[in-house]
Amino acid sequence: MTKNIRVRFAPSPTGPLHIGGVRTALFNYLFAKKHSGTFILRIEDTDQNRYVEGAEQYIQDALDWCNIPFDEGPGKEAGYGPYRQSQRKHLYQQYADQLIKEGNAYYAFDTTDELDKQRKDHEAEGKTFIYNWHNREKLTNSLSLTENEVNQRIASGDPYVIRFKSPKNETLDLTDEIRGAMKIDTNILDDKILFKGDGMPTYHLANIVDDHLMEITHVIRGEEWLPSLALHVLLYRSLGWQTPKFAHLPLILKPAGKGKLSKRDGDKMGFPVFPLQWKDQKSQEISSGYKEDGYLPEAVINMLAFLGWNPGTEQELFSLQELIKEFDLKRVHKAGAKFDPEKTKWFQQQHLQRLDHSTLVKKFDLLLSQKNIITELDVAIIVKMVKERAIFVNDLWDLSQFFFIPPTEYDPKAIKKAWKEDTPNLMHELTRVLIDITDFSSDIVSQTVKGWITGKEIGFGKIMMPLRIALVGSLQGPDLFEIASVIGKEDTIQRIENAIEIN
RNA sequence: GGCCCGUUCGUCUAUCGGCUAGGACGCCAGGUUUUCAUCCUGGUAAGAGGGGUUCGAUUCCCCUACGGGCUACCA
Repeated sequence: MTKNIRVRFAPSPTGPLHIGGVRTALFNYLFAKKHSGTFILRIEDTDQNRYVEGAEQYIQDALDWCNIPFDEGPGKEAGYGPYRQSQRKHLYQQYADQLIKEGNAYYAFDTTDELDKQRKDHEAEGKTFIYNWHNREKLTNSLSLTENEVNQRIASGDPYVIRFKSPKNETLDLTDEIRGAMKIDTNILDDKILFKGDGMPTYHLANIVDDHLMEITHVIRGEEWLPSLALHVLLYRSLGWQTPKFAHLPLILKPAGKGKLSKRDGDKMGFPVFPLQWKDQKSQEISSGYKEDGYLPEAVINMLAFLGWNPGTEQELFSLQELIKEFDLKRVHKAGAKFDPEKTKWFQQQHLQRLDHSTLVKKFDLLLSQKNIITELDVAIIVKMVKERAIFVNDLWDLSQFFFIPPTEYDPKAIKKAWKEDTPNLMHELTRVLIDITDFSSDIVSQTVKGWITGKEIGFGKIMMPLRIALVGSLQGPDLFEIASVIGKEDTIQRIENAIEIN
Protein backbone atom coordinates (compact mmCIF):
# COMPACT_ATOMS: atom_id res chain seq x y z
CA MET A 1 0.00 0.00 0.00
CA THR A 2 1.31 3.43 -0.85
CA LYS A 3 1.70 6.11 1.73
CA ASN A 4 -0.96 8.70 2.16
CA ILE A 5 -0.12 11.70 0.00
CA ARG A 6 0.67 14.78 2.05
CA VAL A 7 1.52 18.13 0.46
CA ARG A 8 1.95 21.55 1.90
CA PHE A 9 1.66 25.15 0.82
CA ALA A 10 4.21 27.11 2.81
CA PRO A 11 3.95 30.85 2.26
CA SER A 12 5.79 33.50 4.14
CA PRO A 13 3.55 36.12 5.74
CA THR A 14 5.42 39.06 4.29
CA GLY A 15 2.49 40.64 2.50
CA PRO A 16 -0.60 39.70 0.55
CA LEU A 17 -0.44 36.41 -1.28
CA HIS A 18 -0.18 37.11 -4.98
CA ILE A 19 -1.71 35.00 -7.72
CA GLY A 20 1.54 33.14 -8.30
CA GLY A 21 1.28 31.96 -4.72
CA VAL A 22 -2.38 31.14 -5.17
CA ARG A 23 -1.50 28.99 -8.14
CA THR A 24 1.13 27.12 -6.13
CA ALA A 25 -1.49 26.54 -3.44
CA LEU A 26 -4.00 25.44 -6.07
CA PHE A 27 -1.66 22.89 -7.66
CA ASN A 28 -0.84 21.48 -4.24
CA TYR A 29 -4.53 21.30 -3.45
CA LEU A 30 -5.44 19.67 -6.77
CA PHE A 31 -2.65 17.14 -6.41
CA ALA A 32 -3.67 16.29 -2.85
CA LYS A 33 -7.36 15.94 -3.64
CA LYS A 34 -6.70 13.98 -6.80
CA HIS A 35 -4.91 11.38 -4.69
CA SER A 36 -7.21 11.60 -1.68
CA GLY A 37 -4.34 13.15 0.20
CA THR A 38 -3.89 15.93 2.73
CA PHE A 39 -3.33 19.58 1.93
CA ILE A 40 -1.43 21.41 4.65
CA LEU A 41 -0.90 25.11 5.23
CA ARG A 42 2.32 25.96 6.98
CA ILE A 43 3.31 29.51 7.79
CA GLU A 44 7.00 30.14 7.23
CA ASP A 45 7.64 33.07 9.51
CA THR A 46 11.26 32.53 10.43
CA ASP A 47 12.20 36.02 9.32
CA GLN A 48 10.83 38.25 12.03
CA ASN A 49 11.96 41.41 10.25
CA ARG A 50 9.73 40.81 7.30
CA TYR A 51 6.63 39.78 9.17
CA VAL A 52 3.60 41.79 8.09
CA GLU A 53 0.56 42.17 10.28
CA GLY A 54 -2.53 40.67 8.71
CA ALA A 55 -0.67 38.76 6.04
CA GLU A 56 -1.36 35.37 7.58
CA GLN A 57 -5.05 36.11 7.89
CA TYR A 58 -5.01 37.29 4.29
CA ILE A 59 -3.53 33.97 3.17
CA GLN A 60 -6.29 32.05 4.91
CA ASP A 61 -9.00 34.36 3.60
CA ALA A 62 -7.63 34.07 0.08
CA LEU A 63 -7.61 30.27 0.19
CA ASP A 64 -11.14 30.32 1.57
CA TRP A 65 -12.38 32.60 -1.16
CA CYS A 66 -10.78 30.37 -3.78
CA ASN A 67 -12.50 27.35 -2.26
CA ILE A 68 -9.22 25.55 -1.71
CA PRO A 69 -9.30 25.06 2.06
CA PHE A 70 -6.43 23.36 3.86
CA ASP A 71 -6.97 20.14 5.79
CA GLU A 72 -4.28 20.89 8.35
CA GLY A 73 -2.80 24.18 9.38
CA PRO A 74 -3.05 26.98 11.91
CA GLY A 75 -6.31 26.43 13.77
CA LYS A 76 -6.72 22.96 12.26
CA GLU A 77 -4.38 20.84 14.29
CA ALA A 78 -4.02 17.20 13.36
CA GLY A 79 -1.07 15.92 15.32
CA TYR A 80 1.62 17.50 13.18
CA GLY A 81 1.37 21.02 14.54
CA PRO A 82 2.02 23.69 15.38
CA TYR A 83 1.92 24.95 11.81
CA ARG A 84 3.76 28.22 12.29
CA GLN A 85 7.52 27.96 12.19
CA SER A 86 7.87 30.64 14.84
CA GLN A 87 6.05 28.25 17.18
CA ARG A 88 8.25 25.34 16.19
CA LYS A 89 11.49 27.06 17.14
CA HIS A 90 12.35 24.46 19.77
CA LEU A 91 12.31 21.69 17.17
CA TYR A 92 15.07 22.91 14.93
CA GLN A 93 18.06 23.21 17.25
CA GLN A 94 18.51 19.49 17.82
CA TYR A 95 18.80 18.80 14.11
CA ALA A 96 21.38 21.52 13.68
CA ASP A 97 23.28 19.98 16.61
CA GLN A 98 23.02 16.57 15.02
CA LEU A 99 24.47 17.91 11.78
CA ILE A 100 27.36 19.49 13.63
CA LYS A 101 28.03 16.39 15.68
CA GLU A 102 28.14 14.25 12.57
CA GLY A 103 30.41 16.64 10.74
CA ASN A 104 27.83 17.92 8.30
CA ALA A 105 27.65 21.44 9.66
CA TYR A 106 29.81 23.86 11.60
CA TYR A 107 29.77 27.09 13.57
CA ALA A 108 30.82 30.23 11.74
CA PHE A 109 31.71 33.51 13.41
CA ASP A 110 32.32 35.70 10.38
CA THR A 111 30.50 38.98 10.69
CA THR A 112 28.22 40.34 8.00
CA ASP A 113 30.69 43.16 7.40
CA GLU A 114 33.57 40.76 6.91
CA LEU A 115 31.60 38.71 4.42
CA ASP A 116 30.38 41.78 2.59
CA LYS A 117 33.97 42.92 2.21
CA GLN A 118 34.97 39.52 0.87
CA ARG A 119 32.18 39.68 -1.66
CA LYS A 120 33.13 43.16 -2.79
CA ASP A 121 36.80 42.28 -3.10
CA HIS A 122 35.97 39.23 -5.14
CA GLU A 123 33.63 41.18 -7.32
CA ALA A 124 36.29 43.79 -7.97
CA GLU A 125 38.47 41.02 -9.33
CA GLY A 126 35.63 39.68 -11.40
CA LYS A 127 35.20 36.61 -9.21
CA THR A 128 32.33 35.31 -7.17
CA PHE A 129 32.72 34.77 -3.47
CA ILE A 130 31.41 31.40 -2.41
CA TYR A 131 31.67 30.23 1.17
CA ASN A 132 32.52 26.54 0.78
CA TRP A 133 35.24 23.91 0.71
CA HIS A 134 37.73 26.01 -1.17
CA ASN A 135 37.98 28.74 1.45
CA ARG A 136 36.19 27.65 4.59
CA GLU A 137 39.48 26.74 6.28
CA LYS A 138 40.61 30.34 5.91
CA LEU A 139 37.47 31.87 7.41
CA THR A 140 36.42 32.17 11.01
CA ASN A 141 34.59 29.00 11.91
CA SER A 142 34.76 25.81 13.90
CA LEU A 143 36.71 24.13 11.13
CA SER A 144 39.51 26.68 11.19
CA LEU A 145 39.55 27.46 14.92
CA THR A 146 40.54 25.07 17.69
CA GLU A 147 37.85 23.44 19.76
CA ASN A 148 38.88 25.58 22.70
CA GLU A 149 38.58 28.79 20.75
CA VAL A 150 35.18 27.78 19.50
CA ASN A 151 33.91 26.89 22.96
CA GLN A 152 35.28 30.12 24.33
CA ARG A 153 33.64 32.23 21.67
CA ILE A 154 30.31 30.54 22.19
CA ALA A 155 30.58 30.76 25.96
CA SER A 156 31.40 34.45 25.81
CA GLY A 157 28.32 35.08 23.75
CA ASP A 158 29.99 35.71 20.40
CA PRO A 159 27.32 35.73 17.73
CA TYR A 160 27.54 32.78 15.41
CA VAL A 161 25.64 31.02 12.67
CA ILE A 162 25.55 27.38 11.73
CA ARG A 163 26.54 26.53 8.19
CA PHE A 164 26.02 23.40 6.19
CA LYS A 165 29.23 21.72 5.10
CA SER A 166 28.61 21.00 1.41
CA PRO A 167 30.50 18.02 0.13
CA LYS A 168 33.37 18.28 -2.31
CA ASN A 169 33.75 16.55 -5.66
CA GLU A 170 30.40 14.94 -5.91
CA THR A 171 27.90 14.87 -8.70
CA LEU A 172 24.37 14.83 -7.46
CA ASP A 173 21.62 13.19 -9.47
CA LEU A 174 18.45 15.12 -8.81
CA THR A 175 14.97 14.41 -10.04
CA ASP A 176 12.14 16.81 -10.52
CA GLU A 177 8.68 15.43 -11.27
CA ILE A 178 8.14 18.03 -13.96
CA ARG A 179 11.62 18.54 -15.36
CA GLY A 180 13.11 15.09 -15.02
CA ALA A 181 16.73 14.39 -14.19
CA MET A 182 19.39 16.99 -13.41
CA LYS A 183 23.03 16.77 -12.45
CA ILE A 184 24.66 19.17 -10.00
CA ASP A 185 28.34 19.46 -9.18
CA THR A 186 28.56 19.95 -5.41
CA ASN A 187 31.75 21.97 -5.76
CA ILE A 188 29.83 25.03 -6.78
CA LEU A 189 27.49 24.82 -3.80
CA ASP A 190 27.53 27.37 -1.00
CA ASP A 191 27.86 26.42 2.65
CA LYS A 192 24.41 27.82 3.30
CA ILE A 193 23.46 29.20 6.68
CA LEU A 194 21.12 26.85 8.50
CA PHE A 195 20.81 28.71 11.75
CA LYS A 196 20.86 32.45 12.02
CA GLY A 197 22.48 34.61 14.67
CA ASP A 198 19.07 35.44 16.08
CA GLY A 199 18.46 31.83 17.07
CA MET A 200 16.03 31.17 14.24
CA PRO A 201 16.62 28.60 11.55
CA THR A 202 16.74 29.75 7.95
CA TYR A 203 14.19 28.61 5.44
CA HIS A 204 16.41 25.76 4.33
CA LEU A 205 16.65 24.00 7.67
CA ALA A 206 13.15 24.75 8.88
CA ASN A 207 11.69 23.65 5.61
CA ILE A 208 13.43 20.28 5.58
CA VAL A 209 12.76 19.58 9.25
CA ASP A 210 9.10 20.49 8.96
CA ASP A 211 8.55 18.61 5.74
CA HIS A 212 10.09 15.56 7.36
CA LEU A 213 8.20 15.87 10.64
CA MET A 214 4.95 16.57 8.85
CA GLU A 215 5.56 13.55 6.62
CA ILE A 216 5.29 15.55 3.43
CA THR A 217 5.47 13.22 0.43
CA HIS A 218 5.56 15.76 -2.41
CA VAL A 219 7.06 19.22 -2.36
CA ILE A 220 5.33 21.30 -5.01
CA ARG A 221 6.73 24.81 -5.12
CA GLY A 222 7.77 27.62 -7.45
CA GLU A 223 10.69 27.38 -9.83
CA GLU A 224 12.61 29.96 -7.83
CA TRP A 225 13.47 27.10 -5.47
CA LEU A 226 15.11 24.92 -8.06
CA PRO A 227 18.63 26.19 -7.27
CA SER A 228 18.12 25.15 -3.62
CA LEU A 229 17.10 21.62 -4.49
CA ALA A 230 20.65 20.26 -4.25
CA LEU A 231 21.08 21.70 -0.76
CA HIS A 232 17.75 20.32 0.35
CA VAL A 233 18.50 16.86 -0.95
CA LEU A 234 21.87 16.94 0.80
CA LEU A 235 20.18 17.96 4.05
CA TYR A 236 17.79 15.02 3.85
CA ARG A 237 20.70 12.72 3.23
CA SER A 238 22.78 14.14 6.05
CA LEU A 239 19.93 13.79 8.50
CA GLY A 240 19.29 10.27 7.32
CA TRP A 241 15.79 11.04 6.15
CA GLN A 242 13.86 9.88 3.15
CA THR A 243 13.57 12.56 0.48
CA PRO A 244 10.12 13.56 -0.69
CA LYS A 245 9.43 13.99 -4.38
CA PHE A 246 9.93 17.47 -5.77
CA ALA A 247 8.04 19.38 -8.43
CA HIS A 248 9.02 22.92 -9.41
CA LEU A 249 6.28 24.94 -11.03
CA PRO A 250 7.01 27.37 -13.86
CA LEU A 251 6.84 31.03 -12.98
CA ILE A 252 4.08 33.44 -13.92
CA LEU A 253 5.59 36.22 -16.00
CA LYS A 254 4.60 39.79 -16.84
CA PRO A 255 2.06 40.13 -19.68
CA ALA A 256 4.47 42.39 -21.54
CA GLY A 257 8.16 42.93 -21.05
CA LYS A 258 10.54 40.97 -18.94
CA GLY A 259 10.49 39.16 -15.65
CA LYS A 260 8.22 37.81 -13.01
CA LEU A 261 4.73 39.16 -12.62
CA SER A 262 4.75 41.83 -9.97
CA LYS A 263 2.33 44.05 -8.16
CA ARG A 264 3.39 47.00 -10.30
CA ASP A 265 2.32 45.28 -13.52
CA GLY A 266 -1.21 45.13 -12.23
CA ASP A 267 -1.22 48.76 -11.21
CA LYS A 268 0.18 49.78 -14.56
CA MET A 269 -2.10 47.69 -16.75
CA GLY A 270 -5.20 47.82 -14.61
CA PHE A 271 -5.71 44.24 -13.50
CA PRO A 272 -5.42 42.72 -10.03
CA VAL A 273 -2.47 40.55 -9.05
CA PHE A 274 -4.03 39.64 -5.72
CA PRO A 275 -7.03 37.43 -5.01
CA LEU A 276 -8.41 39.86 -2.44
CA GLN A 277 -8.00 43.54 -1.95
CA TRP A 278 -5.10 44.49 0.29
CA LYS A 279 -4.44 47.68 2.17
CA ASP A 280 -0.88 48.31 3.09
CA GLN A 281 -0.81 49.45 6.70
CA LYS A 282 2.31 51.56 6.27
CA SER A 283 1.57 53.39 3.06
CA GLN A 284 -2.21 53.05 3.22
CA GLU A 285 -1.98 52.03 -0.41
CA ILE A 286 -4.77 49.81 -1.65
CA SER A 287 -4.13 47.01 -4.13
CA SER A 288 -7.14 45.71 -6.00
CA GLY A 289 -8.29 42.12 -5.71
CA TYR A 290 -10.08 39.74 -8.04
CA LYS A 291 -12.89 39.34 -5.55
CA GLU A 292 -13.57 43.04 -5.23
CA ASP A 293 -13.25 43.52 -8.99
CA GLY A 294 -16.17 41.16 -9.43
CA TYR A 295 -14.46 37.96 -10.50
CA LEU A 296 -15.91 34.62 -9.51
CA PRO A 297 -13.47 32.38 -7.64
CA GLU A 298 -14.17 29.54 -10.06
CA ALA A 299 -13.08 31.76 -12.95
CA VAL A 300 -9.87 32.79 -11.21
CA ILE A 301 -9.10 29.18 -10.31
CA ASN A 302 -9.76 28.00 -13.83
CA MET A 303 -7.53 30.71 -15.28
CA LEU A 304 -4.75 29.95 -12.80
CA ALA A 305 -4.93 26.23 -13.48
CA PHE A 306 -4.27 26.89 -17.15
CA LEU A 307 -1.18 28.93 -16.45
CA GLY A 308 1.34 26.17 -16.87
CA TRP A 309 -0.99 23.21 -17.01
CA ASN A 310 -3.44 21.76 -19.49
CA PRO A 311 -5.48 18.58 -19.54
CA GLY A 312 -4.29 17.44 -22.96
CA THR A 313 -7.79 17.70 -24.36
CA GLU A 314 -9.47 20.72 -25.89
CA GLN A 315 -11.62 21.43 -22.87
CA GLU A 316 -10.76 24.72 -21.24
CA LEU A 317 -13.67 25.38 -18.93
CA PHE A 318 -13.37 23.45 -15.70
CA SER A 319 -15.03 23.40 -12.34
CA LEU A 320 -12.86 22.79 -9.33
CA GLN A 321 -14.10 19.20 -9.15
CA GLU A 322 -13.21 18.62 -12.79
CA LEU A 323 -9.77 20.10 -12.22
CA ILE A 324 -9.19 17.70 -9.35
CA LYS A 325 -10.20 14.82 -11.56
CA GLU A 326 -7.96 15.80 -14.47
CA PHE A 327 -4.96 17.29 -12.72
CA ASP A 328 -1.62 15.64 -13.30
CA LEU A 329 1.83 16.96 -12.43
CA LYS A 330 3.17 15.29 -15.54
CA ARG A 331 1.15 17.69 -17.63
CA VAL A 332 2.60 20.80 -16.07
CA HIS A 333 4.52 22.82 -18.61
CA LYS A 334 8.19 23.58 -18.02
CA ALA A 335 8.49 27.14 -19.29
CA GLY A 336 7.25 30.27 -17.57
CA ALA A 337 3.84 31.57 -18.63
CA LYS A 338 3.03 35.18 -19.40
CA PHE A 339 -0.06 36.30 -17.61
CA ASP A 340 -2.95 37.34 -19.88
CA PRO A 341 -5.57 39.66 -18.34
CA GLU A 342 -7.78 39.36 -21.45
CA LYS A 343 -8.07 35.63 -21.18
CA THR A 344 -8.83 36.01 -17.50
CA LYS A 345 -11.83 38.12 -18.48
CA TRP A 346 -12.92 35.45 -20.91
CA PHE A 347 -12.80 32.81 -18.18
CA GLN A 348 -14.88 35.11 -16.00
CA GLN A 349 -17.45 35.67 -18.73
CA GLN A 350 -17.72 31.94 -19.39
CA HIS A 351 -18.11 31.07 -15.73
CA LEU A 352 -20.70 33.76 -15.17
CA GLN A 353 -22.77 32.33 -18.04
CA ARG A 354 -22.44 28.87 -16.53
CA LEU A 355 -23.45 29.98 -13.08
CA ASP A 356 -26.66 28.47 -11.78
CA HIS A 357 -29.47 30.86 -12.65
CA SER A 358 -30.94 31.14 -9.17
CA THR A 359 -27.48 31.83 -7.73
CA LEU A 360 -27.01 34.64 -10.21
CA VAL A 361 -30.45 36.04 -9.42
CA LYS A 362 -29.55 36.03 -5.73
CA LYS A 363 -26.36 37.94 -6.41
CA PHE A 364 -28.32 40.44 -8.48
CA ASP A 365 -30.96 40.81 -5.76
CA LEU A 366 -28.18 41.73 -3.38
CA LEU A 367 -26.89 44.30 -5.84
CA LEU A 368 -30.36 45.82 -6.15
CA SER A 369 -30.80 46.13 -2.43
CA GLN A 370 -27.39 47.78 -2.18
CA LYS A 371 -28.68 50.31 -4.67
CA ASN A 372 -31.90 50.73 -2.72
CA ILE A 373 -33.98 49.50 -5.61
CA ILE A 374 -37.32 48.15 -4.53
CA THR A 375 -39.22 46.65 -7.38
CA GLU A 376 -42.36 44.74 -8.26
CA LEU A 377 -40.79 43.49 -11.46
CA ASP A 378 -39.79 39.88 -12.06
CA VAL A 379 -36.06 40.05 -11.38
CA ALA A 380 -35.40 36.45 -12.40
CA ILE A 381 -36.74 37.10 -15.90
CA ILE A 382 -34.81 40.33 -16.20
CA VAL A 383 -31.59 38.54 -15.29
CA LYS A 384 -32.33 35.89 -17.87
CA MET A 385 -32.88 38.57 -20.51
CA VAL A 386 -29.65 40.47 -19.95
CA LYS A 387 -27.17 38.01 -18.54
CA GLU A 388 -25.77 36.75 -21.83
CA ARG A 389 -24.15 40.10 -22.42
CA ALA A 390 -22.67 40.40 -18.92
CA ILE A 391 -19.14 39.58 -17.88
CA PHE A 392 -19.44 40.59 -14.23
CA VAL A 393 -22.40 40.54 -11.88
CA ASN A 394 -22.21 44.32 -11.75
CA ASP A 395 -22.75 44.45 -15.50
CA LEU A 396 -26.27 43.17 -14.91
CA TRP A 397 -27.15 46.50 -13.39
CA ASP A 398 -25.80 48.56 -16.27
CA LEU A 399 -27.64 46.30 -18.67
CA SER A 400 -30.95 46.32 -16.88
CA GLN A 401 -31.27 49.54 -14.97
CA PHE A 402 -33.76 50.96 -17.47
CA PHE A 403 -36.20 48.34 -16.24
CA PHE A 404 -36.19 49.89 -12.80
CA ILE A 405 -35.58 53.51 -13.66
CA PRO A 406 -37.50 54.83 -16.70
CA PRO A 407 -35.28 56.87 -19.01
CA THR A 408 -35.34 60.61 -18.54
CA GLU A 409 -32.51 61.27 -20.93
CA TYR A 410 -32.09 59.79 -24.36
CA ASP A 411 -28.94 58.91 -26.23
CA PRO A 412 -28.44 61.86 -28.64
CA LYS A 413 -26.97 59.61 -31.30
CA ALA A 414 -30.00 57.34 -31.20
CA ILE A 415 -32.34 60.34 -31.36
CA LYS A 416 -30.51 61.69 -34.37
CA LYS A 417 -30.70 58.35 -36.08
CA ALA A 418 -34.26 57.33 -35.36
CA TRP A 419 -36.40 60.10 -33.90
CA LYS A 420 -37.82 61.84 -36.98
CA GLU A 421 -40.41 64.58 -37.50
CA ASP A 422 -43.31 62.17 -37.86
CA THR A 423 -42.21 60.02 -34.95
CA PRO A 424 -44.31 61.75 -32.24
CA ASN A 425 -47.50 61.16 -34.23
CA LEU A 426 -46.63 57.54 -34.91
CA MET A 427 -45.77 56.97 -31.26
CA HIS A 428 -49.03 58.54 -30.25
CA GLU A 429 -50.92 56.21 -32.54
CA LEU A 430 -48.93 53.31 -31.11
CA THR A 431 -50.09 54.08 -27.58
CA ARG A 432 -53.70 53.77 -28.76
CA VAL A 433 -52.88 50.38 -30.24
CA LEU A 434 -51.23 49.25 -27.03
CA ILE A 435 -53.98 50.45 -24.77
CA ASP A 436 -56.42 47.99 -26.31
CA ILE A 437 -54.24 44.97 -25.63
CA THR A 438 -55.61 43.04 -22.67
CA ASP A 439 -53.03 40.22 -22.50
CA PHE A 440 -49.72 42.07 -22.34
CA SER A 441 -47.51 39.05 -22.94
CA SER A 442 -44.57 39.59 -25.27
CA ASP A 443 -46.09 37.32 -27.93
CA ILE A 444 -49.37 39.17 -28.08
CA VAL A 445 -47.77 42.60 -27.96
CA SER A 446 -45.37 41.53 -30.67
CA GLN A 447 -48.14 40.20 -32.92
CA THR A 448 -50.35 43.19 -32.39
CA VAL A 449 -47.71 45.83 -32.97
CA LYS A 450 -46.20 44.04 -35.95
CA GLY A 451 -49.64 43.59 -37.45
CA TRP A 452 -50.34 47.27 -36.98
CA ILE A 453 -47.04 48.28 -38.59
CA THR A 454 -47.67 45.99 -41.56
CA GLY A 455 -51.14 47.41 -41.97
CA LYS A 456 -49.77 50.92 -42.07
CA GLU A 457 -47.33 49.88 -44.79
CA ILE A 458 -44.36 51.63 -43.21
CA GLY A 459 -40.88 50.30 -42.37
CA PHE A 460 -40.42 48.43 -39.11
CA GLY A 461 -37.54 50.71 -38.20
CA LYS A 462 -39.83 53.71 -38.12
CA ILE A 463 -41.63 52.22 -35.14
CA MET A 464 -39.22 49.77 -33.55
CA MET A 465 -36.33 52.15 -33.12
CA PRO A 466 -38.25 55.07 -31.58
CA LEU A 467 -40.12 52.60 -29.38
CA ARG A 468 -36.78 51.26 -28.17
CA ILE A 469 -35.59 54.77 -27.48
CA ALA A 470 -38.73 55.44 -25.48
CA LEU A 471 -38.47 52.27 -23.38
CA VAL A 472 -34.69 51.96 -22.99
CA GLY A 473 -33.30 55.40 -23.68
CA SER A 474 -30.89 54.12 -26.31
CA LEU A 475 -30.65 51.63 -29.16
CA GLN A 476 -29.58 48.75 -26.97
CA GLY A 477 -30.89 45.91 -24.91
CA PRO A 478 -32.91 42.73 -25.19
CA ASP A 479 -36.03 42.02 -27.25
CA LEU A 480 -38.34 45.03 -27.22
CA PHE A 481 -41.60 43.18 -26.71
CA GLU A 482 -40.17 41.23 -23.84
CA ILE A 483 -39.12 44.49 -22.24
CA ALA A 484 -42.62 45.90 -22.74
CA SER A 485 -44.16 42.80 -21.26
CA VAL A 486 -41.93 42.92 -18.17
CA ILE A 487 -42.56 46.58 -17.39
CA GLY A 488 -46.26 46.24 -18.21
CA LYS A 489 -48.79 48.10 -20.28
CA GLU A 490 -49.12 51.16 -18.12
CA ASP A 491 -45.41 51.84 -17.83
CA THR A 492 -44.86 51.13 -21.51
CA ILE A 493 -47.42 53.72 -22.53
CA GLN A 494 -46.15 56.17 -19.93
CA ARG A 495 -42.60 55.84 -21.26
CA ILE A 496 -43.77 56.49 -24.82
CA GLU A 497 -45.62 59.60 -23.72
CA ASN A 498 -42.57 60.83 -21.80
CA ALA A 499 -40.41 60.37 -24.86
CA ILE A 500 -42.86 62.28 -27.05
CA GLU A 501 -42.85 65.13 -24.60
CA ILE A 502 -39.12 65.39 -24.14
CA ASN A 503 -37.93 64.87 -27.71
C1' G B 1 30.11 37.33 -13.81
C1' G B 2 28.96 32.06 -11.96
C1' C B 3 25.32 28.11 -11.62
C1' C B 4 20.59 26.07 -12.91
C1' C B 5 16.04 25.82 -15.78
C1' G B 6 13.67 26.89 -20.18
C1' U B 7 12.53 28.15 -25.87
C1' U B 8 5.79 25.85 -30.97
C1' C B 9 1.11 31.51 -33.73
C1' G B 10 1.21 38.44 -30.31
C1' U B 11 -0.48 35.36 -25.66
C1' C B 12 -1.85 30.37 -23.09
C1' U B 13 -0.89 25.76 -25.15
C1' A B 14 -1.48 20.36 -28.08
C1' U B 15 2.06 17.21 -30.48
C1' C B 16 5.16 11.30 -26.39
C1' G B 17 10.00 10.41 -34.93
C1' G B 18 5.65 10.44 -40.07
C1' C B 19 2.69 17.46 -39.87
C1' U B 20 -1.60 19.72 -44.84
C1' A B 21 1.73 21.58 -37.03
C1' G B 22 -4.41 21.23 -33.66
C1' G B 23 -7.30 24.23 -29.95
C1' A B 24 -8.22 28.74 -26.98
C1' C B 25 -7.65 34.23 -26.06
C1' G B 26 -6.95 38.56 -29.03
C1' C B 27 -7.54 40.71 -33.80
C1' C B 28 -10.11 40.88 -38.79
C1' A B 29 -14.32 39.52 -42.06
C1' G B 30 -19.19 37.45 -42.84
C1' G B 31 -23.93 35.58 -40.82
C1' U B 32 -27.96 35.52 -36.99
C1' U B 33 -30.23 39.16 -33.78
C1' U B 34 -35.90 44.38 -37.56
C1' U B 35 -31.24 47.64 -31.81
C1' C B 36 -26.71 46.54 -29.10
C1' A B 37 -24.30 42.59 -27.10
C1' U B 38 -24.25 37.42 -27.05
C1' C B 39 -23.89 33.55 -30.47
C1' C B 40 -22.36 31.00 -35.13
C1' U B 41 -18.98 30.58 -39.45
C1' G B 42 -14.53 31.72 -41.63
C1' G B 43 -9.70 34.13 -41.68
C1' U B 44 -4.95 35.89 -39.57
C1' A B 45 -0.60 33.88 -37.24
C1' A B 46 4.27 29.51 -34.80
C1' G B 47 8.54 25.05 -34.36
C1' A B 48 15.05 30.81 -32.10
C1' G B 49 19.58 29.69 -35.30
C1' G B 50 23.34 26.15 -36.70
C1' G B 51 25.22 21.33 -36.58
C1' G B 52 24.51 16.13 -35.88
C1' U B 53 21.54 11.01 -35.25
C1' U B 54 17.76 8.94 -38.65
C1' C B 55 14.65 6.66 -44.56
C1' G B 56 12.33 10.80 -42.00
C1' A B 57 12.99 15.48 -37.17
C1' U B 58 8.89 20.45 -33.84
C1' U B 59 9.87 15.83 -31.36
C1' C B 60 16.46 12.73 -29.65
C1' C B 61 21.86 14.80 -28.94
C1' C B 62 25.47 19.01 -29.18
C1' C B 63 26.72 24.20 -29.84
C1' U B 64 25.14 29.26 -30.17
C1' A B 65 21.52 32.89 -29.28
C1' C B 66 17.63 34.53 -26.46
C1' G B 67 14.39 34.35 -22.06
C1' G B 68 13.83 33.26 -16.91
C1' G B 69 15.43 31.99 -11.96
C1' C B 70 19.11 31.77 -8.17
C1' U B 71 23.65 33.75 -6.46
C1' A B 72 21.43 37.29 1.76
C1' C B 73 22.23 35.71 8.99
C1' C B 74 14.77 36.76 2.71
C1' A B 75 11.52 33.22 1.81
